[in-house]
Amino acid sequence: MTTTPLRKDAARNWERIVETGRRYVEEGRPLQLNDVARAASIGVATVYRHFPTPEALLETVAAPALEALAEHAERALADPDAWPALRGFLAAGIEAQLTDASLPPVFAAPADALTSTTELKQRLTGRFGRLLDRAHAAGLIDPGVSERDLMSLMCGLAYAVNVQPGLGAAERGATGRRYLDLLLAGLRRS
Amino acid sequence: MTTTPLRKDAARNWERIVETGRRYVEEGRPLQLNDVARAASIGVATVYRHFPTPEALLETVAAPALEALAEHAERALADPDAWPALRGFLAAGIEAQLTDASLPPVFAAPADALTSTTELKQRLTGRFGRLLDRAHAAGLIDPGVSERDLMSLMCGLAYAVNVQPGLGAAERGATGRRYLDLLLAGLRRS
DNA sequence: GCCCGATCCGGATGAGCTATCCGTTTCACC
DNA sequence: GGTGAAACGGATAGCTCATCCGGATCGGGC
Repeated sequence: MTTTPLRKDAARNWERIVETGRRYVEEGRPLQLNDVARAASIGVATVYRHFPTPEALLETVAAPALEALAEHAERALADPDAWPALRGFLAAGIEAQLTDASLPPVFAAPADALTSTTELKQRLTGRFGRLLDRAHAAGLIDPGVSERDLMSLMCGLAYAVNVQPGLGAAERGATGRRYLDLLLAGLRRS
Repeated sequence: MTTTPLRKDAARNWERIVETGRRYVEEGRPLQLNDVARAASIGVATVYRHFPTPEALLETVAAPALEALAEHAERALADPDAWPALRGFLAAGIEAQLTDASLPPVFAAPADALTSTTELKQRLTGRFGRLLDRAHAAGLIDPGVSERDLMSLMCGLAYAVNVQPGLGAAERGATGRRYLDLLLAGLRRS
């Protein structure tokens, strides 16, 4: 199961497709593969070969942001102070969802299109779990709140911001942080 | 602008379409009008005549639940105790969203397909606003939290529950109430 | 530098879905 | 029971999705 490296032209096309896909996501356009193919001046079949479904392309677009979040979690684990570490990570999680429109659907999807996405998610949730465990161990947080709860709630808070139309980027960020603080005030112990 | 009462056959078909639409929503099937028409044994054109878009049908399906919520808000306003009244209404709002799958998309939609939906929503938010004002006036709640915030957060909490796959109806309800209590703990003052 | 097999490309195309048009039927009123 | 208005519904045109296969491109071997 060793993946053969892509041929040069294939790699170039792959890049262009992902780039175009990212632009589509940023502009809020639906990721229709035929459409993306035309915009990227690439044959439809080539797009479908690289990305069998829109979800596959979406997850590829989302991957860097997921990776960044996982690295943020890694850094947070190095912070000896459990509470700011957890809070900072959660804030980054919301911020990322508000900045990168590819993230919310990837988090919400019941199944992943790419195994690499599943692995990334597992890495992320694993680190997040340890981050939360530290807070639990220090008695900083409601013991009834699980990793799954917080993960879902983060998606929910981002959704609550996204539901509101006509908010500028700055307002969105501020609102997201505010909602997080409200929730954390309810979760915090001691 | 007085609406002529529907002819008998038209009323019967309208009913059957809405009924079928409700079944579709309950079963989680996408509201495709052609599909609904076939399932209801009614001509496609008839369905499109009554409901120009899937959103129109969806809002019609959601209307009773919206109405029920608005009435709940009315009753809550009669309760002299501001905090339980507000909390009870919010709990009902989440419960309703978890029970009736037509509600979340209707709440999230940036624009309504039916003017009746807009009116219903206004009635609902008006009453909710008064409910919240009472809590503010009594100093029971974070003064920085607006009606819009709470409304969005309710959608967000319901979303957080819906994101989790494989939860039974009872667990869904319990989780929703738990999330609401967590948030309210962060919002409450005094 | 050239050749050859493997890999990849991409347009044409059929299958499926959406929404409208218009000839036919049903209804309500007289 | 007759008549005009209102409603019905199937056929169909326009559009999107995803695949197939003939042709082009790449890269290692000579």
